[in-house]
Amino acid sequence: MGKNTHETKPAIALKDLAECGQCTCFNLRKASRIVTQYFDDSMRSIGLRGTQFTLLANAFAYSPITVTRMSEIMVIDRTTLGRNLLPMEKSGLIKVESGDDRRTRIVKITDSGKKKLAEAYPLWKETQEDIKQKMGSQNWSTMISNISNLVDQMQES
Amino acid sequence: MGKNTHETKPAIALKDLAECGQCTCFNLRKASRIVTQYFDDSMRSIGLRGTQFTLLANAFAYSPITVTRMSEIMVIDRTTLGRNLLPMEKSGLIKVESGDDRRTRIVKITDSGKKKLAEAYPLWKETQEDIKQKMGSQNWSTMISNISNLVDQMQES
DNA sequence: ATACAATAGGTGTATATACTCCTAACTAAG
DNA sequence: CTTAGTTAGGAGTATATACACCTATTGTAT
Repeated sequence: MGKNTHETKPAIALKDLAECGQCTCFNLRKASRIVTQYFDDSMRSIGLRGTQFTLLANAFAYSPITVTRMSEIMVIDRTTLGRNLLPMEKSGLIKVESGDDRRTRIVKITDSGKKKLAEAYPLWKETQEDIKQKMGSQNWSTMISNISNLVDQMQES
Repeated sequence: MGKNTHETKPAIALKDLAECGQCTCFNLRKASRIVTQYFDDSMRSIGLRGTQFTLLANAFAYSPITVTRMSEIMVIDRTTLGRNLLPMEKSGLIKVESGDDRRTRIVKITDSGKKKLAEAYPLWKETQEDIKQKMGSQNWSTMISNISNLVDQMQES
């Protein structure tokens, strides 16, 4: 004790730091970064990003659909989705028009978008299989189901 | 065959679409979004984001360190890290100064940054445990190790 | 019919991400 | 010592993300 009684403690102990390396947020984001780059690379030749491939596939699957409904399905913020659709609308892959309920905006995939999706699919497939192979099919399946489970759990609360 | 010989095939078959819902990129990004929001919420009261907590923890762990070295450790693009450090430098949590090698920029955590980290740690810990509990400890451990494994595999190539 | 609540979406702002291209500074070959 | 190559980092640009706040429209209770 004595003189040092009022000294501030270290902000965080060394053992805590090691723990922070296991942060769920950090690890998921890190994996997202590297995997996103991998998919981006695989589709760069046709001018599509990994995120845009997903957008296009969902637009195809649910077209026509409102922005808000699509954002709920994809578990993404409504305003984020709205902004992500802009470059794809500019490049003619989708179109967005007013619905009967004039508050809504309806997303539809275009013929050009369908063509691009058909081009992109084999590239996506190859990359997806590549990652599965790298991880081992069993590990990959376990990871995907754990991740899905996590998302489901978080959405409940 | 006959008349329909030259009709274009559908862009993508229905069975392929279900497959796209398993996209590694999409699923990782979806989980990242929801988990990032969860950590962001938990630290909003002290003006820190989940990503910034990680940055601060790494700055503390490795301070002093160059931007490029830190980007390698965190598996993040050098220019991204440089930009992510700016708001934290503005708010005084870290400082960035020239090194002896005058090309380099040295990142150091400040006393204010250490204090903020100490404030943030219990909030981070609570959120981290909350997620573990939601997933089940065993599932969480498996997921983290699968994700780490994925990152390692991807970095090799 | 009107007033109020609920819903769909856009805008402003800020951060997160990475690629391309650029400059400054260090290093090594001659 | 000079020149060529390498390395560290910044700037420009574009997309991804989400929160707070706003408007327009629709639905509902009286």
